[in-house]
Amino acid sequence: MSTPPIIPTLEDVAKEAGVSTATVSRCLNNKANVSMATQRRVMAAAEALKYTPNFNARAMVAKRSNTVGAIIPTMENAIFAQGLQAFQETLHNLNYNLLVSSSAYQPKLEAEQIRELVARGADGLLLIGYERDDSVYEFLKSRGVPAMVAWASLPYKGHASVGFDNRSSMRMLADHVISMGHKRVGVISGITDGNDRAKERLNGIRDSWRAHSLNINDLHVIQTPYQFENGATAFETLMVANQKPTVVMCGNDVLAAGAISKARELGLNIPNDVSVTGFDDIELARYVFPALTTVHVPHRSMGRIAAQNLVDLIEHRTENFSHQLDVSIVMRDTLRRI
Amino acid sequence: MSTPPIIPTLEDVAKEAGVSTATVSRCLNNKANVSMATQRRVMAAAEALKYTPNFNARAMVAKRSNTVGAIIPTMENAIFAQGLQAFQETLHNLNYNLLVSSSAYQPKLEAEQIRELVARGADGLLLIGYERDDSVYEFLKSRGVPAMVAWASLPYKGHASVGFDNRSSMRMLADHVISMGHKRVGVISGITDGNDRAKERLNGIRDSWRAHSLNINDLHVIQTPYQFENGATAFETLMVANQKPTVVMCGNDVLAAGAISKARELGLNIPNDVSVTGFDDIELARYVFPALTTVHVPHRSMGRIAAQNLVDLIEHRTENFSHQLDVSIVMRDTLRRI
DNA sequence: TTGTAGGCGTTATCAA
DNA sequence: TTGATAACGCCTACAA
Repeated sequence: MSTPPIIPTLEDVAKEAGVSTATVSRCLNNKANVSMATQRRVMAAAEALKYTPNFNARAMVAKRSNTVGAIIPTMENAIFAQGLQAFQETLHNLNYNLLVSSSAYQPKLEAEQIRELVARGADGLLLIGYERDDSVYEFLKSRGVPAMVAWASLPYKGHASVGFDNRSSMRMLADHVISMGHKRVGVISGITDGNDRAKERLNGIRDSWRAHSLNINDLHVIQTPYQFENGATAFETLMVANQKPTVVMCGNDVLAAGAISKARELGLNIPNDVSVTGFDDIELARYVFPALTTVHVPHRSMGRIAAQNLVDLIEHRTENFSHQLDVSIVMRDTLRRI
Repeated sequence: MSTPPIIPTLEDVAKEAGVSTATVSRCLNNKANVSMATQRRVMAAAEALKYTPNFNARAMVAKRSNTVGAIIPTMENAIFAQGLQAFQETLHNLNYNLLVSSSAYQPKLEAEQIRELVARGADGLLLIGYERDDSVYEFLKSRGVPAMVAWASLPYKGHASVGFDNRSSMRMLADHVISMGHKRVGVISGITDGNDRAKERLNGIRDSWRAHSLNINDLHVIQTPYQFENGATAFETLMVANQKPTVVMCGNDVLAAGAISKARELGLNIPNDVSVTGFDDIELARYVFPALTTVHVPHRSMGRIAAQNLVDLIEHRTENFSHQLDVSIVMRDTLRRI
C-alpha cells in the first residue's frame, strides 16, 4: 500500500559520496583529518539524501547521548515550569538535550521513569527533592549516571544538589506572621509523605510555633495534594471550624490561590477577615487578587545552576556539588497585622 | 579513582542463568516457547544482576521504541499542561512512553526537535497546530513517522488532527460581545506569524466585525507573545489611547490575566469600566478576579483522543484521522452589557 | 588523508 | 524448548 520508508544510513551517504563510512562519520562529527574537498562532497551527499544520524546506534557505541532527563512531580501547574525552562535553555547552550517525564508525585512511577531514562542512555538526571528509596540512588551510582537534586531542602549529603532551605524559609515566614499578632493559624500543607519539601515547610511552621511557646493546638493542619481545588476545599474546612484561624498559611502558591478563591466565594475579605500566605512565588502569586504574600524562590537561577553543574558532573569537571540559594519573603496584600 | 560502572547485559544474565542470550531475550519479552523452569531461572538472574535492557540496542534492531515525542510551544504557562497530562496518561495506559520538548514558539527550533525525536526513534509525534514548513511534513512522511496535529484549527488536510475551530469559536465569542452592545473593541492577540491558532482567533473577531458591518477602524489590535506581562502592557497601551475600548478581547487566558491585573493597577474596574475576555479556559480563568469570561476548550479530551489515535496510527490500525471538538463560551464575570 | 574491520546490546531467523 | 548467528547503524582503533 504505502511504500515502506527508506531511511538513509551512513553507508548510503558513503556510497553517494564515493568514500568509506569512516570518512563520513569523521565529517559529520567534524573531526580533523579530512580534506576540504571530501568534506564538501560528503556534506552534499548527506544533504541530498536528507540523512540524519541514527541516535540509538550512535549512543550505543559512543556510550554517551548528550541527553539529560528530568523527572518532575507534575506539569499540571506551573510550580516547576520556570525552573525547568531555565534548565532546558542552559542545557541547550551546553549542547545537551532534555527529555522530560512527569511522575505525578508517585515515587513508584518516578523510580520507573528513572530506570527508563537511564536505559535510554541519559547522561545525567535532574531529580526534584531528596526523598527517595536508597535503591534508586544505588542504581544510579552503579550505572555511573550522575543526578542533580534540585529544589533540595538540604545541602550536600552524598549527592549533588541545588536548592534552598525549605524549613528555615517557611520558619522565617511563620515568624513574621506571628510577629504580626497572629495566634490562631490554619495550615494547608501539601502531602508530606514522600515529599521532603512539603515536610520541611510544615516543620518550619512548627519550629516557629515552638520557638514562640505557642499552643500547638492552635495550629490546625490539613494535608492535601497541591491543587487549586484542594486549596479551596481545605480553606473552607478551616473556616467553618469552631476556632477560626486569623491566618491560613499554605504549602505553596497553588493551594493559596485556591484558598483566596474560596474566600471570595464565602464572602470573606482578604486580608481583613483572614490573612493568607503562599510559597514559591510563581507567576500566579502576582495576578491573584489580592496579590499573594509569599516566599520568593529563585526558580530560574536554580534551573541554570542545576544544568551547568549537572553537565560539569557528566563531563567529570567536578566531583560533587551542592548549592543553597537564598529566598526572601515577598510582602504583598494578603497578610495583615491584627 | 571511582570504579567504572559495570552495566549488566543480556549476556551477563544469560551466563548467570546458564542459558543463551536468545532465551533471555524471549523471557524478558514474555514470548511463548519458554519452559516455566528456565523462565524462573532467568528472571532470578536478571533480578540478581539488576539488569535493565539497553533501550538503544533494542530500538535499533526492533525498529520501534514504544515512545512518542511531543513538542509543545511552551512549558512556561499552563496552556498545554492539562492536555499534555491527559495525553501522557493515555499513552501510559497504551504502554507507550512520552518524551517532551519545548520549542519556545520557534519554528526553527521545532524543526530541529522533530528531527531529534525522530532520530531518537520516536514511533510517532504530537505536534501543536498545523502551520509549519512543508519540508517538515515531507521529512516525517519519508521516515514513516506518523504525526498527530493537536490544537488544530482545521479538520483533515492530509495529516491526522484533533482540535477545534479556533476561528468560529472566537467569532462566536465576538458575536456575543457585539450583541452586548460593544462597538469599540481592543484586541490583544498572540503573535500570528507562524501560529495558526492565533491567526484563526484573530480572524474570527474580524469575521464577526464584518458580519455586523462595523467600522474596522474601531478594532484596535495589538500582537504580543503569550505572556502575562505582555497582556498587562498591551492593556495599558489600549487604555491610554484616544478611543478607549469598552471591551478588550484577548487571544488567550494568560494575556487576559495580565490585562485584568493591569486594570486593577490602573484603578479600572472590570467589568464596569471595561470588559475583558479570554480563550482556552485554563485553570487560572477561575481564580483570577473577577473570574474570566472565556472560551472553554476540552483540553483533556483532546489529549486523550490525540494519544489514542496516534497509537492507532502507529500500529496501523487506522490510516488517518481527524476530529473536531466542540467548544463553548463560559460566561463568568469580566464581560458585561453596555 | 582515507579505508578496513570489529564491536556496542539487542532481536529474530533458523537449526537443532 | 533452546541455541548459534546474523543483522541493526554507528564509531574508532589500526592499517594503508
